[in-house]
Amino acid sequence: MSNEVVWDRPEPPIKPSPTPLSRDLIVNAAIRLADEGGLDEVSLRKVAAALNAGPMRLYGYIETKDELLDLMVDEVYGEITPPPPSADWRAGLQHVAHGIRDAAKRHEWFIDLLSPRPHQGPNSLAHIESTLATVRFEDIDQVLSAVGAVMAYVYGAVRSEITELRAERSTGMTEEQWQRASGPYMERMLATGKFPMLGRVMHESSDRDPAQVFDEGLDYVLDGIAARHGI
Amino acid sequence: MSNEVVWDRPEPPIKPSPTPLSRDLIVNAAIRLADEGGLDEVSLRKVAAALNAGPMRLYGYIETKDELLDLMVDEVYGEITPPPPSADWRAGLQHVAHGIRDAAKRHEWFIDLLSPRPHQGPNSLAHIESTLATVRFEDIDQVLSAVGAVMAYVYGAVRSEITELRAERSTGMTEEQWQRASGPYMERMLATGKFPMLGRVMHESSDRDPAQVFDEGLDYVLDGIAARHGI
DNA sequence: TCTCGTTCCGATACAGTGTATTGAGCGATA
DNA sequence: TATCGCTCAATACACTGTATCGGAACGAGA
Repeated sequence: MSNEVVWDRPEPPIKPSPTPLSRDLIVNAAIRLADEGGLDEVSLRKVAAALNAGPMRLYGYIETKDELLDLMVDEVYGEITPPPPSADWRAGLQHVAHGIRDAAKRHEWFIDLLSPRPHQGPNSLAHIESTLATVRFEDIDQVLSAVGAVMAYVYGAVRSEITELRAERSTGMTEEQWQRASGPYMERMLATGKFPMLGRVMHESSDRDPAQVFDEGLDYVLDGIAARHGI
Repeated sequence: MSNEVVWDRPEPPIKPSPTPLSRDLIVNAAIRLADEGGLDEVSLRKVAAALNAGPMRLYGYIETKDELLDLMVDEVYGEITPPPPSADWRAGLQHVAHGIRDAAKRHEWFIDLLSPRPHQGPNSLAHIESTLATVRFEDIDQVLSAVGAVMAYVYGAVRSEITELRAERSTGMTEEQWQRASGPYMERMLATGKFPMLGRVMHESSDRDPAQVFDEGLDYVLDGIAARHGI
């Protein structure tokens, strides 16, 4: 009888389910890791492990880690809905601004990746296109100038919001906590009397809704644009 | 004779001139490295090597690498001259904006380090203080709002300027070069006809002086502030 | 059915990073 | 002179991105 069971036959290497991979799977895995644990959690080894694959496997779909980061950015741009064609330039730019801010809140790492290189992915280009298209000034230079200024403000504002949010989270949580953590140092600084305005800000200013602050700053920019280029 | 020359005495480990170190020396060395070769060139090993020291030596003066980066940022803030007390709020904020832009041009890595954490070093605090002090609105919330918006714009604008500058440098140099490098891809994209506005921008827009563009955007913001808070 | 060629996957390797640990040397004090 | 304490550097560890390469898997041809 040749078909006897051989109990101690070495298991075939167990094929750990060689999941078929794809750029999208890789990018989404990376995004999930980044959402949960921050950008530090995105290493090729960890991304690969999340997909039951060895690190080198990724290089079949991706040239370099930077490319993966670019793809992540482009994916997020794809999540941002373009302004409706019916919107006038002001509403359109507000829509775009909120889209970016919301995306950055969903993916806190997003704003960190906007800096390095310009984004040339399809979604990024579509985003820029729709942003430009929502401003129907006749002079293209005016369009560029307006969009550029709004985008600059948005990036900066989102950046500072995320930074503040991280600082809060890292020192514990509430204002109370912060007072206790980095408080002593600041108290000493303020006590020197060399920073009266900072003192006023910390004691007298009302802490307002961040969304409102964001919109107020955005209104400054939009008002300025409207004033310069007749309505 | 006991004081004979012993030729083959093993050299004392040569004490490679154990230069006395200091935070300032370390920070300045790091800044020089970053200025020359970018932030990647700032590793504890390389900074230490630049000072004829072993890597671990630095930990006598610095708690962690992040602290070194914070110190670098604060040092650059120290280079920025505060606005003269005589300046009105508009001139004052313009002064600050230009100060940051100029510093970021001198130290291209500066803008990359502004994001991570809030800056609490003495120079950073002094910078914020003088910025706030130049805006003499009666309502502290209005001061905060105005300064916040201007700073957001400045950060965003500088960021995009630096990014663009790096892109140019990495692909070779001129518009010509760029056309040849990343051009084919863009050409294909534009040829799809899905990005008419991008096409117009690339072909019709006049490339203006970056400084002028920066100031124009800044004027938008300042105009908007002036309009909302009576002049 | 057996062998060959190709194609893909993963193990291994390398140079680099930040930092913890450890030990050696030296100057000051008892 | 003996010992303590401090300073500095060597070593080590875990981790990164990526090049190289051996071997397994698989389809084609004999």
